[in-house]
Amino acid sequence: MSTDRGYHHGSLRAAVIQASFELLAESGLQHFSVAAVARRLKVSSAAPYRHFPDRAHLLAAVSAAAARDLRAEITAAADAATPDPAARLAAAAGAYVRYVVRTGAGFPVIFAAELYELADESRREQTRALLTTLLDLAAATGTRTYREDLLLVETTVAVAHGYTTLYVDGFFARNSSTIDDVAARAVAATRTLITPDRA
Amino acid sequence: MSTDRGYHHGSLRAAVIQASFELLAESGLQHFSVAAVARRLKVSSAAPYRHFPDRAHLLAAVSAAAARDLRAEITAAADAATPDPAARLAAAAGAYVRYVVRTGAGFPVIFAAELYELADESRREQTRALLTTLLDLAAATGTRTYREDLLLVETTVAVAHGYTTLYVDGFFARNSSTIDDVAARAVAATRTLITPDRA
DNA sequence: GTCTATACTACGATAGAC
DNA sequence: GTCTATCGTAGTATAGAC
Repeated sequence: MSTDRGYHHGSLRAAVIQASFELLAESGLQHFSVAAVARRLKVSSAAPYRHFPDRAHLLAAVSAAAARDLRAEITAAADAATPDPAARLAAAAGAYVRYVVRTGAGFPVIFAAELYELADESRREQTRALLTTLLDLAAATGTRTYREDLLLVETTVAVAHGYTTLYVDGFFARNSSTIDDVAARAVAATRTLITPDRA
Repeated sequence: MSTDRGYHHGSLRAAVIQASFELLAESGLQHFSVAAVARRLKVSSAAPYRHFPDRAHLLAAVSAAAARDLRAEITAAADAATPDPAARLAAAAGAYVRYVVRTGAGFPVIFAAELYELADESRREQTRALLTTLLDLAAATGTRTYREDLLLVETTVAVAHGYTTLYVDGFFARNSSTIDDVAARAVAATRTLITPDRA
């Protein structure tokens, strides 16, 4: 029965996406709901439906934004690393851990199976660009075929996402592991996997 | 309005746990519900509450069973591997992938944060035994401290769970990757991470 | 030990007022 | 562009009959 409604300053659409990220970071995709987003913004539960036809389209917009932002952070991390291609790909793993722990929007959100049939063009572009960036980083390490690139990307993402999941689920809680610790371990593991002899 | 009820042959309790595993394997923890379990068993939605006081206690029982079974499969896989300690730990990663893809009951279910406050003694025993088994496998590879054991276990689980998640979420779908392919890649990656120079 | 029936809560989504 | 109000559905859990 809170009476402080009246949220109509311009773009509710952007605010809805922002609030969706916050809820994902706090409670994960499992507890995400359009109603909770509306509550957080102190608008009615009907308001978001003016900007997104349904829940799936909202999540598709979140997916597109997450793919764009994650790609930007991966690129920045790679560029901040040494010119060594293996270090650049490993830096991407670290960026993944940091981004997903912070936002809750990892591959399970970005590539959620329920979004496959949606034909959202913006999302399609952003996810494609994200994968291309990762494949390029992998290819630079000296792989010879597209299949090798793909396997290396999958390994990198598996390690990064595995560490992220363990951290988010509290498996690291008893140790005083910070996000930076976990990210560093993901980077080190990825680095070892790319060129084992130079670990 | 299905009328073929009348499920009272002995242990509904065991059947509820079994059906819970099936639902987890099919739809994950996100879509798990006591009501769906009851529907699957063709009993009323109230029936499971005769055996479990609430949803959390049911999930705790599932967690305990999963920890027990996963530990058994990890032990079997390690014993089937070569005597080399690194190969034994790597085999555990493969067993994790296979078990969790098949049952849907991985670390996020076994160590779900919502079960922490429950004080289920059986679950406590089984999860502890599972961790002990993993730590023993890690210690046998030549680590020197408990902290090193722990870090190695975390790396192993991170890799195994990362591959599992990508597989379950359909990220490997376009390639014709079977469960055995994915498990083999998790084993290889873990093997590399334990002793990089012998990859 | 399982049933029917029900109370309560929450979510997705829509209709129509302003 | 947001509101109030509402419908339909589904889930958790309980009460009381059998």
